[in-house]
Amino acid sequence: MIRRDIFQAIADPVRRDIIELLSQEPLSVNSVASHFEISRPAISKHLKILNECGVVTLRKEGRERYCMIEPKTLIPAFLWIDQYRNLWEDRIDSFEQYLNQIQQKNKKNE
Amino acid sequence: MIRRDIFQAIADPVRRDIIELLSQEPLSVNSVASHFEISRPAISKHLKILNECGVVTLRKEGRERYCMIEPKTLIPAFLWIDQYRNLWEDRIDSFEQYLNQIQQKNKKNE
DNA sequence: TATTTGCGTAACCGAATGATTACATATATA
DNA sequence: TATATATGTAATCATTCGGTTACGCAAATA
Repeated sequence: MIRRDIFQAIADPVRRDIIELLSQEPLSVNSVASHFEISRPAISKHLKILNECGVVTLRKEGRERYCMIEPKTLIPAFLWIDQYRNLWEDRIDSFEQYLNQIQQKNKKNE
Repeated sequence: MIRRDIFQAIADPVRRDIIELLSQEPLSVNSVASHFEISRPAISKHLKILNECGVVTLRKEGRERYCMIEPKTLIPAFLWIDQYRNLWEDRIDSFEQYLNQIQQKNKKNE
């Protein structure tokens, strides 16, 4: 059963990285691929998946295809998570504490 | 390569439904399973995955195990999507228009 | 026109996923 | 104590996933 929705699209870390990359500026397929270790066809597949659920649109320009993101396709996922925000914000203290934890962890990984 | 992070946890629709269910109140494993068509062991597996990435904690009570959600584990996913919010909010109009589209679609599916 | 470049896609592969059934174990109950 | 209940887990299976290499084709270029 093929699920191809936004949640599945952002489940893969490479696809999340592609989204981050394209949020800066549109890029050709090869330009996208040049940022990753994996092969170009692998990137092509990821782009196809992202395209199929609308996150990325493709514009042909000569022999290149430029990829841009459609940020509004992220809204359903945002809204789904957002409905639990009041639950984790119940204690603001613990929320801020958790944010600090995350920041500490990010610092460690640098 | 086993990825067991929050994005992968919420990628499966059954697991999202489990989270929704448990956001109402803690439930025993069987109570959770009774809300779904699939077998109890299948639910057990989903709960295990949710537990492994911290979204669900389990409290033993007699021969039952009560499941509760830990909403703050959703924060990293929320923050990741949230960083693109300004992109889709660039034009408030189109944002609201998109919300309307979603509502229309939800009405259709009812 | 011949060649290079950008890209999609098919064929293939190993690993992960999501389900099932069958069984084991601990706890409650008759 | 014998039985029923709640649950975890192992074995198995079909399907999906994410990667690779090989190839094809259209567009740019020498």
